[in-house]
Amino acid sequence: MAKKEDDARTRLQGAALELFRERGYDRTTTAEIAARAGVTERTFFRYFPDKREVLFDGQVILRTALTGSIAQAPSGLGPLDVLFQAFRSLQPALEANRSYARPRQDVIAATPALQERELAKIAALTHALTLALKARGVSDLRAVLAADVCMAAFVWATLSWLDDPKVGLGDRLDAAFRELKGLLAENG
Amino acid sequence: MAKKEDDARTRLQGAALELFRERGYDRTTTAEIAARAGVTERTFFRYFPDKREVLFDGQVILRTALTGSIAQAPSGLGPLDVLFQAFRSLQPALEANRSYARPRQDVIAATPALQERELAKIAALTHALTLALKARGVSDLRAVLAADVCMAAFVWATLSWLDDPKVGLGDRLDAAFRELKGLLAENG
DNA sequence: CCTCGTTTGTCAGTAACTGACAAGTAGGAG
DNA sequence: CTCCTACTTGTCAGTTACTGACAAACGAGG
Repeated sequence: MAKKEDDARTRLQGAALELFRERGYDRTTTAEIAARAGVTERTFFRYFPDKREVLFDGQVILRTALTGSIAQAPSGLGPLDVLFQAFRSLQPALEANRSYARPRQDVIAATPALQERELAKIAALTHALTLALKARGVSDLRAVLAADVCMAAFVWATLSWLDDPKVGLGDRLDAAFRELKGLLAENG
Repeated sequence: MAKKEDDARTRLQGAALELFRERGYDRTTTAEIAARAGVTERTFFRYFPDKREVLFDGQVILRTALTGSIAQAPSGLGPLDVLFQAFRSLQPALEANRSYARPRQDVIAATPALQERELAKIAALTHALTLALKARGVSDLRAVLAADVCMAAFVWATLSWLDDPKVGLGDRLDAAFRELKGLLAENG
């Protein structure tokens, strides 16, 4: 059983987000997070390798979902469309997660150290996409460029949707990928 | 006069790169860097806000060069071509800098903490490119996508050229941007 | 009840980073 | 040459992120 473990981990994440929202990331110590979660500072570092990591946990799920989608995509599709479809398949999960993702993103936006970590996570995800494309026979350079630009479109869509949900996430994704193809087409 | 200042700063950068190559980033303390540069640890932190930053200094020069190029580009050009031209104008400076950039890149590649910082610097540069494009009347979304994909092409070209200079930087840049434009053609 | 594996607490230590203040050092005004 | 000023550096004390080692609690199973 990993019952207690999951409890403590979840409590730590909740306590961290609360405190970061109340006092800001820099004015919150790991000891305070641990105290609010009812454990000691040492236990915090047993669950998370560093203070930043407490806000970055869903990346593994995202990665497996995306790479799975890519592997299963019909073989006739070009890399851009493969990735677009993979990102669209995330839509329901993201929408269900919005109430957590929104305040979390506010904290990240206010904290350079967390922005750095987020960029690293995005880069790791992009790298996984690149590998998944190469496994489909896409050339190295092309895989890199396709993964990078699609990730940029996805990030833009997600952030603008978190900022203002009046336009749905699906529409944002469509708009971003339409713009992407327009960019490459008109520029010749 | 900022004579002593520049001396100390330069010495610190040199000492840091040396030590990182000898022992690795993690096994090098800021006190050791300072000692090799002939100053105290406190002085290190007067010149650099944190330990990582000692390896990231040329970003301002890069940014001004790129944004300047973009602002001066002929108005008929599309965003991709504007950025391509801007990056090509960096070629001589980059080639002159290779003997420093090469070992530096090795250290970064071996150190996750430095990779994070580099991603943050690249993201900041990309943001500056986005603003420069918007100043030319490019729409927000299109500017974001164009800046991001061109930066990806540039980074790919630079890294692969640092890794193996048998193919020149100019050729790498050409190849990356050619591939970029080919992305859509086959992708439908 | 005992035992074993897992989780947690305790403690001591390292290293990044900061603020406050003192000391040196160069350059210009008199 | 001397004093004054501005800038750079050293010193010191302190906070906080993070780690290793060891002991204690605690729940499951024999």
